[in-house]
Amino acid sequence: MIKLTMPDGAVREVEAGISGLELVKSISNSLAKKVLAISIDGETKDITTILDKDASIKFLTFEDEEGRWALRHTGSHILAQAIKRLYKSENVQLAIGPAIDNGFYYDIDMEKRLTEEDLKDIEKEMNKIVKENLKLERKEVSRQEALDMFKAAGEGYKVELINDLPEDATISLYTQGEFTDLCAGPHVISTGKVKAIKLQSVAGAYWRGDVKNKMLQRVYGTAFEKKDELDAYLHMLEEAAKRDHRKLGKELDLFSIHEEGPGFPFFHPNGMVIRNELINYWREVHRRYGYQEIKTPMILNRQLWERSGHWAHYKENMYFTEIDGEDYAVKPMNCPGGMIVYKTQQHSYRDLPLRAGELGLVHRHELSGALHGLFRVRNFTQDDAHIFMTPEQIEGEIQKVIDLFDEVYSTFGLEYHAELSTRPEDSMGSDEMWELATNGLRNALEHRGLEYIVNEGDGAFYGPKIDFHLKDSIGRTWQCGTIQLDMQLPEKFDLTYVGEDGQKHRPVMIHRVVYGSIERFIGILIENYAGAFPTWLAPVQAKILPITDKHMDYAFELKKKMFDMGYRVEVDDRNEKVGYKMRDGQVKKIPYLLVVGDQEVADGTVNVRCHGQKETRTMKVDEFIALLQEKIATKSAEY
RNA sequence: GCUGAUAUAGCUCAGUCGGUAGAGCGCAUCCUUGGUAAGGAUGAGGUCACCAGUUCAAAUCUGGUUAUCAGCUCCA
Repeated sequence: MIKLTMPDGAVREVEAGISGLELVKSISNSLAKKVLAISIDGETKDITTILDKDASIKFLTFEDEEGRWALRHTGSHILAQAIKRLYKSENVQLAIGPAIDNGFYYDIDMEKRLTEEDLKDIEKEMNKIVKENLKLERKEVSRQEALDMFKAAGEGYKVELINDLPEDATISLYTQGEFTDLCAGPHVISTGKVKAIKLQSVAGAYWRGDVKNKMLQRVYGTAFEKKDELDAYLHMLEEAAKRDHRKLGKELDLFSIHEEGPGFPFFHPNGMVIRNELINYWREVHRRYGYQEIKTPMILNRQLWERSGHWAHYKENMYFTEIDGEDYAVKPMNCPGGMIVYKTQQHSYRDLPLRAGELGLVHRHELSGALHGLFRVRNFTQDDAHIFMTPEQIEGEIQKVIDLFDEVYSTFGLEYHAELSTRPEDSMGSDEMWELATNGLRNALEHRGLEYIVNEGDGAFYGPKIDFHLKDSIGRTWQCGTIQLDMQLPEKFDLTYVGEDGQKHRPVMIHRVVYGSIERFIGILIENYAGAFPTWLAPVQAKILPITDKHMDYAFELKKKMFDMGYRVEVDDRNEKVGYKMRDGQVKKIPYLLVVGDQEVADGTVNVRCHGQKETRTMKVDEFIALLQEKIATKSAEY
């Protein structure tokens, strides 16, 4: 007999050798139907796994992330099987086919180029395979057996995968009907479980993510247990697409990007309002946190970039020009300029930490295929700052920076996650320096109890970094804030401060940005608010809708009063009915629409309708102004 | 940069078999003065992304270029 501990703490004694499936059936038939996989001592396994020792177990259904992954992983095998069936003569070779967040993909190498049309055929075949309700059988084999089998089948990628598995790895195969794949699992019990499938797109993907390798065809899809769950998910995606900042940016007339300058966004008056409010807020916060502000030039000469290391490590991304026969570069980063400012004075330890902020417009040559609305552009304004300090101040200073980030992100109601990136291949400096700097960042994160993931080798060439990622409307994450510890530049530029001992010492430096890029941050905000900005950011805060010409004078008088007080207010004086103006105001997502007619003129009031709400309220003009003032002052997300 | 797709009026899109372009919204003018999501009429607007080629004839077919979209790579 073995003891199995359930998630609620209950212990069941059962015969050793029972399978997970038998166990769940003995507990509840209805649960047995829902279970997709089983967690044994925290490891996700097939539900058919034999239980032969004491363990804590949990049955995983579609509600559980691991359950969903098992189902979708089986989905990817069904995809591969369908392609094998349909395109026998196309030399199909399979690469990898994992489950991912919200779906799965399979990378395939074949002669035929798949089109959107083909996806429909593949989907049909997949649905057939689901109907066939094929059992997935797991089999463990020796390395040699696996190699022989996939070599015979002409599956070169699988052979490569097997060869790269560690010595002691268990090699397992999953077979469903005529199709067998190399796979660690786990999978659901049969193809019949994968009831609702949708193939979404085909795209290229390099084998093993390396540009030097062959580009394979990647088919993306998703799978659900039930058709209505799939439909709900697809509907959610459609809704999310409506929040796309590129679409809203056009509709709300915030910005535009043109063929004349790919990746170089144009900001329109409405977009500039948001931008300027963000900058005002930024200055206010940074003043409180003890920052000064500087501005350094956009173009600086070659010697500077050679000294900073950019010439050697960042040239690919830089733009160049020539002035009076000398090489110059357009700045891709603000730091070297900051170094020069630091060196204009002698510094005492009493000055440290010295926090110098800069809203610097940087230019970077990004690959054409990487450009994406405001999220990835070729010129952007970094809300940069360089903090110079003593080594002892590192940790405390990083804490302060994280506090600042937290304050800023919560002002916008944004959720973020942190990533720690370590030393990349192409980098400067000694191992010891990297070790020290990386530990400094790690300690600050841990001390603060911030959850983070580690990206090995993803740091900047001059130092490790903590990145703060924010989500867009469809869940893709974008790096916004970053804190980078730099022990290189102070060395390269021979920065010093005079210590208590009267001797010269080398300061340590942090580069950090909160918004990251103002452009990207605006994109995130557009999607976060679905274009309906809080009053303090809204390009037009209130619009007055006179009912007829008779009310025009009152409307303009009111507008002048509010305009003079600094509010962004407009009058819709078009010859249209209120219903029309109301609709227009709602579509443009203006926080407050003020209807004025005979009643309001007589009483000195406005009839207020807030964005997205049906009810209206009549209030005295001053009362409304007070409301507006309050919402702006508190940066309220509500109207 | 790579793989695939796309590019028609300010916006969103239609355009069959190759025969010199159409709708709705928006805009302008006029009528209408109307109380909370679209009142009516009239009108202006396009070198069909760009450059070649095939053809009697190209928005339509072919090639190239540019940009955009999805993803890979890269990154704030």
